[in-house]
Amino acid sequence: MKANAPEDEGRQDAAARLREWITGGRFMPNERLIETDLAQALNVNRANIRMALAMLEQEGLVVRERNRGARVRLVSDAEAIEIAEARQSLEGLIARQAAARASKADCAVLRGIIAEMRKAHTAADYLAISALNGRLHAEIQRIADNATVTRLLEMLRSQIVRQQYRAILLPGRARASVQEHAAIVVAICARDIGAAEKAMRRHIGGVIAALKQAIALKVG
Amino acid sequence: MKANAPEDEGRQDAAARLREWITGGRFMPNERLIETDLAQALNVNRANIRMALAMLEQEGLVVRERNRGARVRLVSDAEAIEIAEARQSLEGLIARQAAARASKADCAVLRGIIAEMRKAHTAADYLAISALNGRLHAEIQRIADNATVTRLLEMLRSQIVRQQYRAILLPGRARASVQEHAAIVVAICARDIGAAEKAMRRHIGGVIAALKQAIALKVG
DNA sequence: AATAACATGATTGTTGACAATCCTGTCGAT
DNA sequence: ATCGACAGGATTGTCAACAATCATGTTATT
Repeated sequence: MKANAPEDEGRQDAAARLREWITGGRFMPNERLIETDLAQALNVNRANIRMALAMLEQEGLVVRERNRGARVRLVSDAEAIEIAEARQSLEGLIARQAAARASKADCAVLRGIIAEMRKAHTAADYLAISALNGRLHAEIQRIADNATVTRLLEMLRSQIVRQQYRAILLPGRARASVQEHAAIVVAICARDIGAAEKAMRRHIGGVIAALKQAIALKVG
Repeated sequence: MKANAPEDEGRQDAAARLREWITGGRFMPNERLIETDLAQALNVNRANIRMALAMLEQEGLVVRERNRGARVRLVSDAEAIEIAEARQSLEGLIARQAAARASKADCAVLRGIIAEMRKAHTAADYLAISALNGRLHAEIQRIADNATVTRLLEMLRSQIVRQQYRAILLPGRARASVQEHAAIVVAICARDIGAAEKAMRRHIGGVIAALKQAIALKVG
């Protein structure tokens, strides 16, 4: 039975933890991922690491070359924009479906997040804003209840977390972001599917513009 | 060196061949995928099969349960529609980008495919229509030159090839499909990005409607 | 000094054996 | 006849050793 002792925390899916390590910035883009090292660090055997790397390659987080092992995938500026555009399209869809399904309780939650966002903004706490950002989108996805699109968005998001950070730090972007999010929530709570999609597309449009600006400025 | 003799054709990516087997209908939905059997059939070792199955799980083609192995994923009717809706969104984006980038040569190719489609339609050759269908979408994706979205669409398509078949066979659907495709090509060749996206969304909308109809009729 | 052949260590790829788990059918008790 | 315990086979999960390949530095030759 191998009782799940405290040292057995390694039983959690290796791929999930490795994904967190990569998106969390523990490895640099293009950094080599040595199988034996990872196996030791994650306390699983090499076969599991190989499977995890294969899965993360499918997700676009990792690049593997035969006999050369795996590296963290470097997503170019152009790709980051491609990804953000795809996200725009899918987030629009999810916002529309959320608007069609949102209950009053759902709306209360969304409004609560917006309120917290405003607070974080006046406090100039950009880290908190970023976190609330994620929470709001996750909540909208939960409301929309569309596993397919949620999965795709999760994939896309994980590929550009790094780039997203640079964008939110541009002057004035945080303020605009809060307003855009507020508009999305208003539309969803009004059950206006057209407005919800439009507001969401406008929001991600803002993200894309900020991203392009950050790229042009060579910020980050 | 293990010279690549003819019997070495098994060196091709096992995941790719297994994917073809699944989308090609060689296995039924929910059918168990036994690792040793697959290893023998594909002439690779079990470790490779395990990696392939992990990858195909990420793609949504396969479901794996711990200690219970892998099965071909059964996508429910509701999921099929979810997937088609996601496709609608992304195909719209790709059509828009194709319209922005299409050269005259590209348009000639697209028009050629439409011509062949019309021929196949008058000949009532539904298999050919379906194939041309795929070629047209692939061509549009090539023109749009967006690797990210192309990859996502490929994932989605592979999950519902089976359902798509039932839809095209509905009375009148083939004719409508040809017309919708023609409209897309016209818009792309006119470099009208708005019209291209709209035409594509309308087309996939038609697919979705047909799919719903097929589901309601319990066809397939 | 520049280059090529070569040796060496590091890393990935492959294989087979074994352990753990699940699934199925049989047997016995009620 | 129904139900549960249990045995046996089938299948998956784990592991370690080995082979193949790559990367790096060294040496010999010009």
